[in-house]
Amino acid sequence: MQPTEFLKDLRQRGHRRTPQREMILQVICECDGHITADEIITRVRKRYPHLNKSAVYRTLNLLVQTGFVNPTDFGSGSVTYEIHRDPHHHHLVCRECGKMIEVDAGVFAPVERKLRDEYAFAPDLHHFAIFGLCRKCQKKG
Amino acid sequence: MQPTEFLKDLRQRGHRRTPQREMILQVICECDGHITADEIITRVRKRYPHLNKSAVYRTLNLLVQTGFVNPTDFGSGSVTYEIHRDPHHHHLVCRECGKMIEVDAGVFAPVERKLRDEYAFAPDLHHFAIFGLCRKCQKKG
DNA sequence: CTGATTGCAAAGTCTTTGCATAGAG
DNA sequence: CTCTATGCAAAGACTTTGCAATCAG
Repeated sequence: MQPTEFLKDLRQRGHRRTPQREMILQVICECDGHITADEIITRVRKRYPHLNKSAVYRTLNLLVQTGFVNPTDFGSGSVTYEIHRDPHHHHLVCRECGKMIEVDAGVFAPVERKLRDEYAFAPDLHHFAIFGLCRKCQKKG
Repeated sequence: MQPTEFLKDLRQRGHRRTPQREMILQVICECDGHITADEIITRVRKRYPHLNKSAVYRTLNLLVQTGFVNPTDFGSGSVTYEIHRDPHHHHLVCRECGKMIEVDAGVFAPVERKLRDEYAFAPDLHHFAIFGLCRKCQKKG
């Protein structure tokens, strides 16, 4: 999905199309992965230097609320955001080298079933990170 | 495991036994679950009013490094801590009412296997939270 | 026009740090 | 006596908020 489409969708929900939102969406789409609020500001400012951080945070909150974007807290101090994608996927984060591996949500299907059946709990399948050691760092240690 | 034992262990590793550490450990042990730095300060101060927050953060970092305590980031803004327990367990957090349900780590055994086999990734089995909707809030919605 | 959105600066929250002092061993 | 740990205050990182000005529709 392209920035333009998101903007159209937003418009239909009663939100306005502003250059700031346009730029922010573009950067999030382009980065094709996780990006922090700070990184968004930096990148947008290369083309549009007057962007204010409040606008970024407010836009991000809007995008999360409308479900266009998923927040993930990797525990690094700042939340990362990414375009909401289907099928869902999760992330393996190496606690040594920081490497990130993407995992298909299918891996969690058995867990999901079990949580639903045994705990009557409907898990959210987005923003999900698992820490551990990647192959290389396991060998090193 | 009791506070006294932790303190003994710490001592053996070259750390000193101070009243602050004693109180902090006691509160963490007593609360029998998750507790934030702030909550620890509040509770300790009821008996020991002069406790400083730096001491709390420093002690928590020490306890995490030595493996006595596990940190969990539920994304609420502040990290929670709990005594390291075996067998490991995880948490289901209801995004509506905040209810927390404890889940045996066994639920994740299939996932763990898969991550190891297919991704050569050794996941950490502690500090792990899954957001979603609990039974009640599912019915409400 | 009118109200949503922005920019700015200030405040808020959680956590860390520098440095002198206290206190455990 | 020595060196770790504390207290305090200040700074740091990230995010939110109040308010007047701006701009989309």
